[in-house]
Amino acid sequence: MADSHPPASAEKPGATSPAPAVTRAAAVLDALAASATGRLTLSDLSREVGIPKSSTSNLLLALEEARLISRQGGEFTLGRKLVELGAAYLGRMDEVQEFYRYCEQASVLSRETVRIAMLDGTNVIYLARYEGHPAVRLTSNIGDKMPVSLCAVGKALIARLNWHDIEEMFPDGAELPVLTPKSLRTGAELKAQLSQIREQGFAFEDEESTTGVVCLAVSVPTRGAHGPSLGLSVTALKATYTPEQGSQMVKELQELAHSLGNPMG
Amino acid sequence: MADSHPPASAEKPGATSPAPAVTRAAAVLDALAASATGRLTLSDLSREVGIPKSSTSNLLLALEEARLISRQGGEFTLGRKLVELGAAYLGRMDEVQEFYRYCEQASVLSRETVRIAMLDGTNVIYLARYEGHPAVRLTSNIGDKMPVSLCAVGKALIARLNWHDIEEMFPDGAELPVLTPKSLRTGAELKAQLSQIREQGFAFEDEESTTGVVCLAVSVPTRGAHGPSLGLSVTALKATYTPEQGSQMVKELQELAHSLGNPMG
DNA sequence: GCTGAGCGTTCACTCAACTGAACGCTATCC
DNA sequence: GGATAGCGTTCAGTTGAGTGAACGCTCAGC
Repeated sequence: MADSHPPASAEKPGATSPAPAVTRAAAVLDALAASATGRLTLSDLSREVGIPKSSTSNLLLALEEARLISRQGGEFTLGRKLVELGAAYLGRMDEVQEFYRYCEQASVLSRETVRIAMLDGTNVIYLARYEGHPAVRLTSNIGDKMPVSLCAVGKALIARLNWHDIEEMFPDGAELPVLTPKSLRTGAELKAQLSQIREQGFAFEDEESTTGVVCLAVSVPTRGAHGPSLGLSVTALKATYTPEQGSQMVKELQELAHSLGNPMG
Repeated sequence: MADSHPPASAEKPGATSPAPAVTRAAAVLDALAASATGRLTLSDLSREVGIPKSSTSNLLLALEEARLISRQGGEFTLGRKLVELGAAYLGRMDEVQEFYRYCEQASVLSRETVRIAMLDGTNVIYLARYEGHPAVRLTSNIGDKMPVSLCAVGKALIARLNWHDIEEMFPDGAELPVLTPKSLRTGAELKAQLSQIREQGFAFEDEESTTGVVCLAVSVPTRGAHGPSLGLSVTALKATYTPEQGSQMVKELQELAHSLGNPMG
């Protein structure tokens, strides 16, 4: 956990929510998701979220009734309803369906491993994966989170942000998480790549998350006002990767990104 | 809940929740998940869930702040936070990781499509899928729900319940959902299979959910006191399926189920 | 241009949800 | 064995969240 946030102070001190119980319930869910074991007692949660035990107890009863959490003995865990809701979110995204359809019929991408991801703070979350290339079996799964600095799609996504936000997220000296010897180490190294990514219109990852694997990624132009920032990536083995192949992949990724961003086109 | 559900009367009339705002917020999420388009306006939600617009507005503001929903113009959709929470729920289950590891190295299963699911009322929810057999591309995805009567894993899971609960869920005359000509039609038909499933230790599905496809499934012995009921299934094409292959698959499924149920073994 | 239906928002009143101190209970410790 | 610390639950007072009527707004229809 590189992020310095004090464990789970999910409640804004000054701001007052129009439905505090809901805000606090969400904080409880966050605390459970963030905890190491995924199991917390009432007292743990009360302490973590910063609300009285009696109130926490009421929240937990309501959350349990809604199956958003589950009680096992004296411990609470996230509830299975969350799987349903998360799946409903994914299943409903037109983008995901369009993504599959395009990959199936693309000339180069149809034989590769392609993923669609969204930006979430300093991480990306993988939403769906098309596997046209069964030989490459990757560890990442739907719903997985990955620091933006470690993957092409992350770099492609933050390259679209304004510099002020980027500076705030990644000060020059910021230490980045490392997975391979080629992983970027500092905020400065990361930012050095962004202007190039902006110019050429795609991001490249050279064994920065997995040795032997390279990635290409583009961002999807935001559709509508507040849609999530989506990105597309394709993964290839470095051993067989060629620049010619790469430029064709980028071309198809950009075509897909364009059609995702402009549903009418 | 033999739900002939009136759209989304998520609020119990008599019962009073210890934190109504949370219960109602959960009902809002359900309504969004259940809606056809996944996009509802404030008025839609107010009508659907049965609470005043002003209160709904407050709930939506709080939910939006927590990123559990997202507002796009005048319409609301489920929020990306749900993907994270759902993934946190899944990621925390040791079972899923162990499931993948085992499938990778199994002699028969490693070449098939294997899934792990959990019981949720009269449905099963698919938690993870291993695809060792890329030729068989199925429509079901992680998080999908399926009535228990229509799949092998559903039958395997309810076979473990006590008769009283089963009778309550599936009275003899109960009409079951139908997907193919071979789908089971009534509670009586379903229950007739259960004792056999208990005796032989696995469940079989013969084109009951998809024509041309057969499934084998076993249930995982419940680990600990209140863990969710997990089941495993393997899917095969009827055209190429042989009983010899089937018995080997069952053997491996049972082995996996046993190791999932007894983490020390 | 006028009307009406439907949308989301605002606001003062009121009832019920939140609080925190006290309780009973179960380990754990010396 | 008695004392302590920590757990979750209970309960009455009070504050703050929920209510619904009224508002301003947009869009369709005639």
